[in-house]
Amino acid sequence: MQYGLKNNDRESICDALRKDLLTGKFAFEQPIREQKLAERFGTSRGPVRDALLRLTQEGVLVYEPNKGVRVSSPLSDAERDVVVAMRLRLEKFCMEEFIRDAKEHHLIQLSFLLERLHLACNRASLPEVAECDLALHRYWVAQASPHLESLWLGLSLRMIMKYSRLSHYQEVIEEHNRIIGAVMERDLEKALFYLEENVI
Amino acid sequence: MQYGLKNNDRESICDALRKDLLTGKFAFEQPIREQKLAERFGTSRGPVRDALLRLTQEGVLVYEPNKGVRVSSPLSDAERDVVVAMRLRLEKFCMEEFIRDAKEHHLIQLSFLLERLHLACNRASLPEVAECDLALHRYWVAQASPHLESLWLGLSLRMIMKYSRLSHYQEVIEEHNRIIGAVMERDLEKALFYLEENVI
DNA sequence: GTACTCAATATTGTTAACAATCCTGATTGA
DNA sequence: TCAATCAGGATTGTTAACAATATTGAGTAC
Repeated sequence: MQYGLKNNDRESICDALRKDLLTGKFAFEQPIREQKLAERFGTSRGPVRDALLRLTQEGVLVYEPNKGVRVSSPLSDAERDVVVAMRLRLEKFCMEEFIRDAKEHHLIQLSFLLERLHLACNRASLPEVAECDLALHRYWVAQASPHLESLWLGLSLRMIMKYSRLSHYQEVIEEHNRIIGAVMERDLEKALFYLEENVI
Repeated sequence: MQYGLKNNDRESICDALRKDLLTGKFAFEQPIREQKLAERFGTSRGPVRDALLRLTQEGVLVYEPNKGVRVSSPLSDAERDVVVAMRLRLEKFCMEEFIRDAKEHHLIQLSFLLERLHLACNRASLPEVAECDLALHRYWVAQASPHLESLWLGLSLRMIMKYSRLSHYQEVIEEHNRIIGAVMERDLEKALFYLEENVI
């Protein structure tokens, strides 16, 4: 993940940094230096700046003119409650669309993503679990409404950075089994119920 | 607004473009060329790229690798409903915090912003009304929670781009008079009620 | 006429050098 | 001692040139 980027570096850098931030590789409030990252990724500062700007807009970094970016401070409990409610509102809408319109190959893709989550949980690898969890939810959001996908991403990142229930791997697996099970049966009511249980 | 940018061009460019997009100066799906904007603002493509990247993350532009950005298509009615609900959830929370913690000078600033909205409405200038309307709402959001401000901005832009009730200037004035009036009396319940009436 | 090729052009992606700004720590004067 | 000043180094902001990719349109074979 460190070298060999050719074109569109900013995308890869952005993804790599997002993963680092999600898994707590940087401290809150820690300033991020462009030059260091450029060296780490073997590019110039340009693509790094692009990635940082994007993560700023996603809310995990804070930008101050002429001073660069730093890791944003955690949300207060009240702020987090608001973000959770918003994410739930968004994801319920997408779930509804998804269940209505999903074709066979979408469901297959879903079970593939669920399988990946299982593997990550069995390996007890927090970064992987976080990534697979997000990828799963992201799938039905992206399918239902590309418009709302980036909005969803910002909400989810902020939620997870605040604190994470993801270390209870067995629960994670069961909750998602139930959600996907309901989706497979196209049982909207059940799916929404289990979703609400999961997004907290 | 065209020339004379010195440092931190990207901020100014971003603001100018956002205003243009808000007031419908570009068609939906229209591709945006970096070079043209660079010439218009008298800078190089660097800061322009920064601004475009940011507006992409805010949701008003869509990016495709190696193809640049274009104006995003309008939300569906259902998507808009979701966005409205999310914005309302966010803004109600901020209003609550604001009314609880606002000092005298915050209230003064608020009446100043309201005054500006009045003037814009009297001049019947849609771009100005849109800007003043957003600035007013943004003020209590930013005061209550800097964390949520950029999230709020994305939601609001998408809402307004879909369609706008702002052309009924008399209503706009009255709705905001009622909201600010309630805030001045620190009557939370009334403020939330009028807010709900306004954010639709 | 249609589909394919390929060169010419337009556009985006990256880089390294330079400019502007901020930060730090030594110096100075009271 | 303490505050103010100011060089210098560190860091971000901007630029113009170059590289990679996408698009266009003329030419060609069938």
